[in-house]
Amino acid sequence: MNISAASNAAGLPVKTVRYYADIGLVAAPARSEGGYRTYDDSSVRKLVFVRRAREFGFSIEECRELLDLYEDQHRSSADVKRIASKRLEEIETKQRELQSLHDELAHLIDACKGDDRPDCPIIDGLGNRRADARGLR
Amino acid sequence: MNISAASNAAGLPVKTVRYYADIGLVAAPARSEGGYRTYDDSSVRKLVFVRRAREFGFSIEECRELLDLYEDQHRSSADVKRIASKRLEEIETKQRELQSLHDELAHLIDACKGDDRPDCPIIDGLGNRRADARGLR
DNA sequence: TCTATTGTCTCCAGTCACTGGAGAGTCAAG
DNA sequence: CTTGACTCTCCAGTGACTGGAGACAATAGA
Repeated sequence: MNISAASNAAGLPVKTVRYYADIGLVAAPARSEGGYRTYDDSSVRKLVFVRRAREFGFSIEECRELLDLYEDQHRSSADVKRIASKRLEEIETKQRELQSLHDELAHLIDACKGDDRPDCPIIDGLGNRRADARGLR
Repeated sequence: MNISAASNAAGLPVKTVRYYADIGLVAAPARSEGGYRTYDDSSVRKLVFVRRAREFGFSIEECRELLDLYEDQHRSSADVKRIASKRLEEIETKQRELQSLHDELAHLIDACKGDDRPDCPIIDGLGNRRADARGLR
């Protein structure tokens, strides 16, 4: 399987597959005579695994860790659960942040007439609040 | 006001304030004899405005646009509302994505015993799904 | 007045996870 | 034999900072 076939099967851009090989996340198992990367089903499964994990927001380093566990026949599910639970907490934090942003912005938009006059509650609302809504990045 | 005072007042790191000056987003209105950036209340208000807008997820370029409107006495609130509404839609999309991630991951974690055995529904769940949950980045 | 500390300056490099593009080589079809 | 699609490597750029080096400025205490 050449790289574009693997890329198709995994649902990832060719560039990304090559990148994952470069950083040693999912290596191509072999090269053809002409120097083309050659993939097999097992490496495609790993690519799919990484794609899914990335979609869940796991970082490349976390993917590496999960991939080790994925390949380790003697892994304990506790290790995986620990990583996944941490990620779930991050998701929940992000959800709360997003909710308060949503509410506040929706409120400002709602208060804005959207006409041609210079008076604008959104601008005022962005400029005037106190500086305690931190810890967002 | 030196840069650290402005940084404090605005709730932004010094490095970031300097960065915003470098990219011409919020310039320091003057320099002292010794070459120190000197800020006044008006520029601090702009820094606060940018911090708030960034917290809402507006990009630097959007901040630039909003800041122009913020400074423009003849702006129409329609312009601002357009930008803000676009951003609100993005937030809502992100919320929906996050919700489905949350549900799916929570489901996997729930199904995982978290013991010392190698059987793990999270690993299986990450590896096995179809490739149609795209468009997340 | 000297010194030590703290603040600030510029400039360069690194982060993360890719993405785009140049220029060259490989492969299969017609 | 040529064309076009595919692939290779390498380099640079993205966004929004962040960290650090080395040098200069300002201030407080002895």
